[in-house]
Formats: sequence, C-alpha cells, structure tokens
Amino acid sequence: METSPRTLIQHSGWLLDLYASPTGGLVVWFIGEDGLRYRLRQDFPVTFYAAAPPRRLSELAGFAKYFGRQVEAALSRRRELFSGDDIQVLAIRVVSPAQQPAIFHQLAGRFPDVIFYDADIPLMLRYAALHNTFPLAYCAFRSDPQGNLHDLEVLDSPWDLDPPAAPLRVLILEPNVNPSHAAPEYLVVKDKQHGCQLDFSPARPFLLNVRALLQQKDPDLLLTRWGDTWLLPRLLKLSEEFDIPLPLNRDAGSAILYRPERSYFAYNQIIHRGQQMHLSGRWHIDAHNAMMWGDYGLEGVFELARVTGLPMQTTARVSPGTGISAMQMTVALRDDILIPWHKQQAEDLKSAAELFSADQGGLVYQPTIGLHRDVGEIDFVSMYPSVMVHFNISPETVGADIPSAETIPSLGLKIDRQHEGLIPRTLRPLLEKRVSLKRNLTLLPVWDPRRKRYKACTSAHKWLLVTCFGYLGYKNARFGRIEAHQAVTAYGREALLEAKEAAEQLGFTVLHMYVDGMWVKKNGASTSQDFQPVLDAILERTGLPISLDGVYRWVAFLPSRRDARVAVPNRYFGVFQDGTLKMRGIEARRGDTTPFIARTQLEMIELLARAGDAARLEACLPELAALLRRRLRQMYSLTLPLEDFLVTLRVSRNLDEFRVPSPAALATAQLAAIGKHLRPGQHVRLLLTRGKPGVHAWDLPEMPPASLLDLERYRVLLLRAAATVLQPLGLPEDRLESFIADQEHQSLLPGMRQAWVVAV
DNA sequence: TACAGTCGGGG
DNA sequence: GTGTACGACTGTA
Repeated sequence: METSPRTLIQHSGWLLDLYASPTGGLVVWFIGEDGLRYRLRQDFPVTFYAAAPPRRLSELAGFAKYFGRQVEAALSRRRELFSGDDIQVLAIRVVSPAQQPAIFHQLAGRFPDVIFYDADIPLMLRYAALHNTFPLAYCAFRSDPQGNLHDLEVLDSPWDLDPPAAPLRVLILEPNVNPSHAAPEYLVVKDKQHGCQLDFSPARPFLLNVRALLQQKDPDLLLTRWGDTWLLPRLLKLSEEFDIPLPLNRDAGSAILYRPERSYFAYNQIIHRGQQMHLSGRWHIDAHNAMMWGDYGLEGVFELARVTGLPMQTTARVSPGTGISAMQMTVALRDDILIPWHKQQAEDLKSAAELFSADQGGLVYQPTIGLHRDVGEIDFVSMYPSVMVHFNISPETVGADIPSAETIPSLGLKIDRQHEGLIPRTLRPLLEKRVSLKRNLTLLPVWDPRRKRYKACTSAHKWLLVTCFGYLGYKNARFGRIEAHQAVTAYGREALLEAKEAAEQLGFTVLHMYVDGMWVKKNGASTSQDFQPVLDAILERTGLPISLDGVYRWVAFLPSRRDARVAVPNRYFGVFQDGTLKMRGIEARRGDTTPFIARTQLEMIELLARAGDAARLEACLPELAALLRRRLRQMYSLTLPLEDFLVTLRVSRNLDEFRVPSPAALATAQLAAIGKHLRPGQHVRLLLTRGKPGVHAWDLPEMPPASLLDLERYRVLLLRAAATVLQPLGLPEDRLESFIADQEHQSLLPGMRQAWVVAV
C-alpha cells in the first residue's frame, strides 16, 4: 500500500515484542517515548531453503504450487557453512509468517530426503537479522494512520554498556505463600508506587479488583511468583467460572500461549521446567520458573534478551544454551549462511590412536595434599571462549584444507587461522563487552548505581560463554562439530602447560592445575605483586587473558576419603589475604547438606580464617572442639528448629524407575501416596528418621515428632563435615571422637604437631 | 564387593 | 527451544 510520506507519523521508543499475526504479517509492539504503547502491523514474508538433487527440487517446487499465491518457490544459490561452498537451493517464500511453520512441516513430511535450511528460525531473530533489532532496542520508527509500521531504525546496540532505559511499567503479583506447600490466602500486588493485598476469596470481588488493576496500570511486565504454574491458570479458571473476562493479554485478539511442563536432561542433570504462560503485547515472567533467576535476576534477563535477540518471555525461561544458539543463528543470517534445520554432520573417521589423544577434556592434575601458604591462584579468564576467539575455532575452520592452515597441537588436525569463523564472530563482541563491564566494575565507586546492573550483566554473559563450549561438542547442535570441541580442549591443555612452564621458570612450584586455573607457590610470596611476573609471562606465552584470582593466606587440598594417600582434584578450602573464603567440593558447598551441618562447617572455616596467619591455625583447635561440642549439644537437646535438619535432594527419575530405595525415592513415594506427584528435576525435602523407612518427606501433612529424628545419622554427617576441616590440621577422622570428648585436648597435640610440620 | 544414585563444575 | 562428562563418594544389596 502506497502512503504519502506526509501522512506518516514519526515516533521513538523501545521494541517490546513481535509475533506473527494470524491474519497475516507481523504484530510489532513498542513502548513509545511519549508514554503510549504502539501495536503496529508489518508485512513480513519468510523464506526458507531446500537442498536436494535438481530433479527432486523441481518436484518440491511443483508441490509448493498447491499452496497458491501464499508460497513462491525459486532456485537460488546460498552458502553452506561446513563446506564453505555456494550450493543450489530452492528458496521457498511464504507471504504470511504465521503460515510458515505448518507449510514447512508439510513439505518436510512429504520430502523426508530433502535437507531444509532456515526452516525453524524464531521470528524475532529473522527480524533482528533484517533490522538490527533486539528486545528493548531503542528505535526511531514511522507508522501510518492505519497502524502499519513503515520505517524502523535502531538507535542503540546490544553492545552498549549503558543503553537508554525503557520506562517499563511493572506490576508484581505474588501469592502470599508457595501454592505447592499451602493454599494462598491473598495476592500481594505491588508497582513502583503502591502495594496492596487482595483476598482470593470471595472470588467475584477478587476478579473485579484484578481486572481493574490490569486496566488501570496497563503493565508492560507482569512479574509473578508461581504465575506460570499456579496464579495465571487459576485466574483464567476463575475468570471463566464467573464470566468476568480479564485483560491479561494487551493484544485482545491473541490467545494466551500455554506450554506444558517438562523434564529434560541438560548440564548433566535432570531439570524440571513448570508449565508456561506467555502473554502477547506484554510480558509475563514467573521468577520461580525462570532459569538462573537467583543468579542474575530481572536485569540479567533483560541483558540476555538484548544480546541473544530472543523474545523476553522466552529468554526468561530457557537455558543459556538456547541463547548462544540464537546468537549464532543471527550471525549466520546476517552473513547469508544457511542454517541447518536438523544437524546431520557426521564425525570424521579417526584411527584408534587419534581417538585416544583427541578424547581428552580439560587438563586436571592431582594437587599436593595438605595445608599450604604463599599460594596464588591464577585463572585464565573465560578460557574456552577466549581460546575459540584467539585460535579461531569454529566448525568450518577446524579441518580446513587450505595451504595456510596451522596444525592443532596433539590433534593432528588443521585449522584456518586467516578467516574469522562463525563462532569467534559470535563470541568476540560478547567477550569484549564482558571485559569492559568488568573493568568498569573495578573502577566505579561502590555507591555507583550502575554496579548492580553491570554485575547482573556479567553474570548473565558468563552462562552464555560457558554453554557455548558445550554446544560445540554436541553432535546435533546446529553449528556443533566434535573436532572443534576437541580443538578447544587441546589448545586449553596446551595453554595450561605453557602456564606451568612459565611459573616454574620463575621459581614457583605448581601445586595444582584444574582445566583453566592453577595454584602456584613460592616461599614469601604474599602479595599480588609477587605473582605479577607469572601473569605477565603467561600472557606473553599464550596470548590468552589471565588473572590472579587471589593470594591465599593458606589453602588446604584434601585427600580422597576412601584413600588418604590419593588427592582429589576439586576438594579444597582456603582463605585469601583479604579474608574471603574459597571452598570447592566440600560439604558446605553442596546443596544436599543439611543446613545446620553446612553452617557448622562454614563456622569452623570462618574461625580458622580469623586466626590470621597459617602458623596460628593450631591455636584454634580448642575453640573448634568447643564449637563442635556446642553443636552436638544443640542437636541432641533439639533446640534447633526442625528445618535445620532438612535434607534437599533432586528427584532424578520417575518413581517407577528407581531401582534402589534411596532417600529421595522413599520421600518421593511418600508424597505420591498423598497425591503430590514430583516430576524428575524437582526437589524433595526430607528428614532422616529412626527405624523404617528412615526418611520423612517434609511436605507431608503431618510433621514427625522431633523425637523421631535419627540423631545418630545426623551426628555422623556432622562429624564427617568437621573432619573435612580438621583433616588438614593433622587430625585424622578416626581420632575425631576422642578430640571432641577430650576436654584436655592438649594431649592430642604432639601427634598433630608432627603432621602440621610436614604439611606447612 | 558391586553398583545404583547423587553431587559438583563453569564464575 | 535441551543439547546426555566424569569421577568421588555413599549406601544398599
């Protein structure tokens, strides 16, 4: 439709959301700088591609004619990433984006031998590739009086550190209690200015109040707790029952998008995602159904949406792996690279010897067991992503057969270092932004309001960077390739070995190395300046960014519990010069440790941290014994609240799949018996009780009497945690009992003194 | 003794 | 719309 430029209206504002309109084209929402919310329409044909022998492509084109004017098919040439070649494809253009998924699935079902590209790209990413948009992008745009969007210019970038902030209207809705534990009585409602409580019953006035709130406040974001799993389904049900429509969607013509709950395996564990309720024209985010909410919060979700380009409501609920995949797709779209629908790349055949050397992961050493002083911890910064960018590792650069290719150490594979690959192109701006944010964080004063947002951003970036490496190795990832994955770990191991050599040349002893970090020691080294030469030498040798995590007052590397002569790579605790603690792998770090036991272990380490120098740790032993006796007394006298005895476990499988009556299985069965069915990936809380079955699930209607607690088992667990801390001080676990019992603990000291001298 | 079940780790 | 390692450790059979 031709519209004279004079009738176009100029606006500025922030991109809120976009989606396919069932009546054709896109619906694009903006938050106007003038305070208005704009729902605009735009034509947006979508093209995907098919690759097959020419004959087959013409059959496909013939079939596509049945869709009429809705679909156009034409031969074209496009670049395929893995080969780097332009291949012949059939470009299939669908006029209405809402129709595209159904048309594609019909074609894919009919032509299973054909390879499809660009077939399942989220609309938001297609739009991003065309207009440089992202959620919350600050834009200038023009519309006509009929509500059609004409021009769109994005005025900021996802890589800006301080983008113009959108004046978002946020409405917070929270039931007063967790609905899976008890029936909520009222809804807590808050916005920037006000707060109130609405009783759930009687239902009619409640519904009328919610409706009035939504109309008055017209929020851009409904921020709830348990909104996906309880509140919104409940509101919808009541609304239907009482025939009072609720304007939950801002777009009255759209239905609320519902996604069912599911359990899936990711990051080496079962994860549970509750059902989801997505709104149109405004966002709904359920803080209890959002990924990593505790890590980076709303600011982190905003940042993730900005850099990944995924819609806000999706970003809040998906794992960062999806985010990094989205970023790769956007780069590919912008660079006219075909995006495979299903990845079908096979691994190159390798000899047994090659497999052996290639299959290693990160470099892991056995630490020198015991207590150490004068130790610095040196880490490569975002090692794997840095390696990918620095060595140009990408599915299409690894194995490249060009004369200028370099050989990857210990892999025997070639790599193209000349032409920057897809993965490095994706990661480079992210790494650079992260570095800028971290530098600003060290420069800004503590009261600076930007700090909080910067921290959330770096925390969100961290997860994107971490998962990028995993994605490279997954054989069905769109842009994954196992050789690229192996190249990353090969360069990583090489860098760590270089770092070790550099440290040793400067007279340091390497106590331990773990994937991207190492612990080095030199008598008398106690400040960061003492370690600076090592950092400089490593940067010089490897070209990879490196930082000093800290200088320890002392650090203890723990032996295996099964064999005290064997070191384990990731069980240690220590105190930095500034007094902060670092712990890995010990009870206090684990989510399945009973709260009061974790607390006690932490208190013991804090007590040691206050002792100052490593030489004064010994003097803490009487105090540690007293602390343990105090905790045992509290435990046996049951002066601790019952919550302190709770054990939290992740339900790893469906109830009928357990082969061993583990505590998690027993507690899950107890809950199932009263109709509370837990799905894999959800957490179960339980108490350890005497006799059979030995556990009592926390969410059962009746609490067990405190006398039923199996205090002997708790005692064993407590002493085990205590032994972890005391072991490096020279107290073996079998002497722990006498250590606690013995009021005159001094009698134990000679033997311990001996162990002490050996270690320090 | 074997092995099923569970955790951490990245920062 | 996720991307299934690997080793330590514990408790059960």
